[in-house]
Amino acid sequence: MRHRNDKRATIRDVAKVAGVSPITASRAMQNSGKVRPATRQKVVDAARQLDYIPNLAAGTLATNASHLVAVILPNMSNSIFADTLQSISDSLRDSGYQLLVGYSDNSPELEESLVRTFLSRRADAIVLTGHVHSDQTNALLKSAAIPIVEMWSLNDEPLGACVGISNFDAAYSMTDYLCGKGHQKVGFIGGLLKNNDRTQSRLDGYRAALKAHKLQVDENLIRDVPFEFEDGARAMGELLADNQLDAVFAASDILALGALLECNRRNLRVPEDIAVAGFDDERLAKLIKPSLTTIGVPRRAIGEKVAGVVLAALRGEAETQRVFDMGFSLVERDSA
Amino acid sequence: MRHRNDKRATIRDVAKVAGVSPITASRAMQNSGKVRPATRQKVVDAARQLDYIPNLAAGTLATNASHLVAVILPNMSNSIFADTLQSISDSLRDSGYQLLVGYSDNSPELEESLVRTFLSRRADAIVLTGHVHSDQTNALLKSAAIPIVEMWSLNDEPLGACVGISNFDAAYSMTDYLCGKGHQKVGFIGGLLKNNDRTQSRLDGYRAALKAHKLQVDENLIRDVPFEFEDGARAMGELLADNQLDAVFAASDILALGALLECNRRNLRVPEDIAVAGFDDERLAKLIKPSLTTIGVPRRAIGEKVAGVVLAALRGEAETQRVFDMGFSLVERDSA
DNA sequence: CCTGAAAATGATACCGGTACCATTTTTGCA
DNA sequence: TGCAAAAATGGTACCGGTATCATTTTCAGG
Repeated sequence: MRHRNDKRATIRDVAKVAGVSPITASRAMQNSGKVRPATRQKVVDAARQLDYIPNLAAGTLATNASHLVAVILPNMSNSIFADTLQSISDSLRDSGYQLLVGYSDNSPELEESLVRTFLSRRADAIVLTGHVHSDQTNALLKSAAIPIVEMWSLNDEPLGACVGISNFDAAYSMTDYLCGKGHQKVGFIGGLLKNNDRTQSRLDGYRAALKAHKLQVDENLIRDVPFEFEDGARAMGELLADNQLDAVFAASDILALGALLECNRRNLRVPEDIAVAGFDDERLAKLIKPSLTTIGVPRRAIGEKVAGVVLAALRGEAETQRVFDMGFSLVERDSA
Repeated sequence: MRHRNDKRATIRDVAKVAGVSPITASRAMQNSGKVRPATRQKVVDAARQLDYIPNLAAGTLATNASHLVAVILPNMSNSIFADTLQSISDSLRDSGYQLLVGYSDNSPELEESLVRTFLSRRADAIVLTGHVHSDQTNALLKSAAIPIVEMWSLNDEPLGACVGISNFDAAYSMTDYLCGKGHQKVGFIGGLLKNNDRTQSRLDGYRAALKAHKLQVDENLIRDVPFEFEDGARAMGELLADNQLDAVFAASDILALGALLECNRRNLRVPEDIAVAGFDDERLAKLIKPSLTTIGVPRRAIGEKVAGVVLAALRGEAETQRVFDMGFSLVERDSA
């Protein structure tokens, strides 16, 4: 119907064709139930005939509601976050919300600039990963007067709500488990400790568990590397070269898989020569040989809960709870 | 400065504080160079003092430019797309564009609904994966009068521009390589053939190469499964159970890695007992043991080119070329 | 058939930016 | 120093929806 160089049809055009006022056309399009079915049909037909596409910028401006939920993740490559994101997205779609996703690359500055643009776009809610933010970011979020959810780590004083697991407890459990198996020299491979409260808490849990077992914390056994397979492999290589060790706990399966493959390459027997444990329960963890002992994290449940909290807040429901501990499980497999 | 329950400051508030007109304040904020530095400074100070956050919905409505580039990917979990997405994002950020990402889950219906919302949000350009779309989607895109880029596969008749590789040629090369090594019974594991032109072209390339080697195409050796490690492993298990075969070519490293791990689990020697080849050159491909022979795809280059094409089009530059073949490489490693 | 309340529809204005064009100020140069 | 051109600034209107409140229509019940 419309031709290439026509301007887009507006709600006024639709109204004219349908023979109603613009505001009635608007109500009909939103299916608000305030319009007689016959009228609605006329409007819908007119809209179809004109290839009408509503302009959400105008709608956002008028209603002060963008139907956008902004999500900030540390990176694109970790499939853990992808799963959570997917489940947030699935849970919000039916309510008419769309995700606006940004990646902070673990940089507080980048995170701040993302928050700024999300506020500019008038996101209806903002979901962040972790609770380490710049002061400016905290100030922006506090004055924003929209629902804020921090996910993946727990925090007694969240900006808004907070949905995650106790990274400390999980790491403590795993380290405790390794020590319980008789390992005395347990290494730790962490990812990007700076600005990453998840890894930081996991390291703390590791330290605490060693102490509980009256074992010395040897700083030489602790590695802080980027978050890729290669880095896990390299860190494992270094640990093996420089130290005698029984076991390694990696704060992410990506690193653990890299470490495991490095052991394979060196023909080390896992877990006989060295035990390897991970964190996240990535899909590959149970397929690799030997299968990887790791921490299972309810990543889809986290996403669903985040979406639930956001929706409740957007509906204006009074909050009953601000901190949601989604729990973890120790998944015992063959590698440790 | 601003208090919790105040309304957001608008450009008029800023203008008032700065002692200029709203339009001057607007120009100052955009740093358009049309404002005297002293004036600009007054406005910037006022904005800071008021915690001014521009409303991009209003800006979009006024200028008919959202500074959003929409990207549709098949799924969130394939890190290949994540790399391309990252490089599109990096390349566009400096020009002030933000990505709006959607996942079609290989469903043309979902893709269509994504396109609809993206048009509603007045995305300045739309990037899609592949060239199989619903008729409605094609019509929507054609009448949208914004730059459209299809990526990852090549297409003589793209909607707008198209940046990718020849999936047919790449699969042909790999199959040819396998046959050249003397393999006679080569299986194929593909992901979601329906609605996925990449996998479909790869299958075509595989068939053509077999024919060129005067080998029978055995439909029993062709598996169409979802795109996860587990599915690759299961498909490999089935192929091994039902057939005698020398080699397997998987249309994605995810599937190939699953297949390889299944071989490991069965203590089959790769490549002696069976050769395995993949497609994509995922990060794990060179770490796994044996390392995976695969097709290297310039995924970052694809993203950069996509961004370049989009930017050129948005700047109104005349197109010199519509189809960009970014090439591939056959990465020979240990598994085949 | 009439009446009053409820339902449906409409007129107007507004959301918060910026385009367009008019006006004022500054600047370069004779 | 004066003047034309360029630069800076401002007034008004508009982008395309919808909130608000007023008005008209519908409908149940007497």
